[in-house]
Amino acid sequence: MTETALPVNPAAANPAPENTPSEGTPPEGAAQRRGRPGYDQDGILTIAVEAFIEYGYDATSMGTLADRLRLSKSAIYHHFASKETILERALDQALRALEAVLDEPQAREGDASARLEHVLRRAVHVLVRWLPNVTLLLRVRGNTAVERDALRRRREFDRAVIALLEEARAEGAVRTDIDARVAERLLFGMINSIVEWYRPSGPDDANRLADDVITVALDGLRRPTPSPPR
Amino acid sequence: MTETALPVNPAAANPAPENTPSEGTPPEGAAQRRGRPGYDQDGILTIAVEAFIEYGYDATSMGTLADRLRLSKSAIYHHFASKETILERALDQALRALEAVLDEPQAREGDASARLEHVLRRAVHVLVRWLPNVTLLLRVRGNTAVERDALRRRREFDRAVIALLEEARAEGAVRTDIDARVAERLLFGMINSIVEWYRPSGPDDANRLADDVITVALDGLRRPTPSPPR
DNA sequence: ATAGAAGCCGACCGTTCAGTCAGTATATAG
DNA sequence: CTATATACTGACTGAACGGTCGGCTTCTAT
Repeated sequence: MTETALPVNPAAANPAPENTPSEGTPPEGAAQRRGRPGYDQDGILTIAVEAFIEYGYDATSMGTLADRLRLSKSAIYHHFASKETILERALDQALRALEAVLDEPQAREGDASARLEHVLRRAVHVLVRWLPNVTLLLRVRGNTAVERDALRRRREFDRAVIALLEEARAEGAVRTDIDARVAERLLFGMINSIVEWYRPSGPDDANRLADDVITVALDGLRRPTPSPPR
Repeated sequence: MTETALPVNPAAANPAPENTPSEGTPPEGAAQRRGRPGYDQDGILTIAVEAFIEYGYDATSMGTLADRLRLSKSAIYHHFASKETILERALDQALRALEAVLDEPQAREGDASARLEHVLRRAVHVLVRWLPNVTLLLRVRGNTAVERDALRRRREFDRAVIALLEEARAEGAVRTDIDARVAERLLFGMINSIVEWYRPSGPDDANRLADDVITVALDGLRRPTPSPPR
């Protein structure tokens, strides 16, 4: 709380922006709300996640967060029980979206190699759609129970991808001279790094990006040989 | 400083461990020191970096750091002017080692593709050798001047690799259907992810790891076609 | 008109934080 | 022994932290 927030115009401009329900959030909540207008949980969440990313979760005080929201510090506690609860919700959004990918029919039916490619491609899209939340997720270190639970869910996702890789390997679609666990780490090292640099500009950006990721992951950077591997 | 440190046996067991000078540190400093024995800067640094990684830099208080060192909090200030100075030194070690790779003769002479491969391979080795410091470097977000300077040096390193990629592309050794900057990000996304999971066990581990990284980066995960691309 | 619901504020509390300071302890060199 | 260099301690400070509390404001529904 460095500079006193202007007492005029509390929020009212940017609270609850979009809330586009497309990849994990329940689509409900369109009806007119009852009481005094202002932030709801999702509105707070969006801005909080941005702040957590910019300064880091620990380094973001509830005071500076309140400044960003143009609210008093105590008002935040009307919406969330604690700072950690905000983090919990933010991580859950990202994890739900990732976990949902594994439940999609194209991730459960067909050749393992096709399922693998689908999961990788959709993971890129989830990263782009939930960029701030996934960014936050990838920075969690496991110091609290909330963080440890998020790490656990991440590990389970990784395990599913490793299993997929091993299936694709048994199918003969994937090289066997690299350990599946190492391959998975390198794969998602590449994919997850997207949050560090990618900023969307066009509507087809994510598709192009996913194509590039799949290309490098499966065929590598080397110039294709005369007999095209694909 | 949660629990009072035992007044007995102050340090004396683990201060200044090894200090193996092989990849960036000047080899001097073997002679007997003068005054009261105990930690020197490097000894503090090693343990501090470990703590910063475990809890995160912001979440690591000077109190808990002192507990780890079996020292009083104020003793740390005998060696370092501030918490941020510790971070600065730790980041500098990592960056110096990385920057030194670009100055090696194999990174400056010969085909661009060979130079590129050399830089990638050596980058993996630097990551392994300076694992804690590089881990810390990759978590820096740029909130202070020290952090911003570290990010600047990282960007310069990335720029050099992008230039190398563009040279290799002009040579015809690297595919041209992916933007060089995107390719570099994905490459180092993969390489940098190593700090998240790799823990050394054998002496040849790093070589094997570097081989795997080069393989995936250049040839991809797909099973090699009958006409071997390599 | 009024009741209920939702959102918000300012003052405040106990704790923890990075950093300071004056003094003490233990080593080597002469 | 003395001088000097290095390492360390414990008590402390002001600021910032997450969180609480009682009361207030602004909306919809009836």
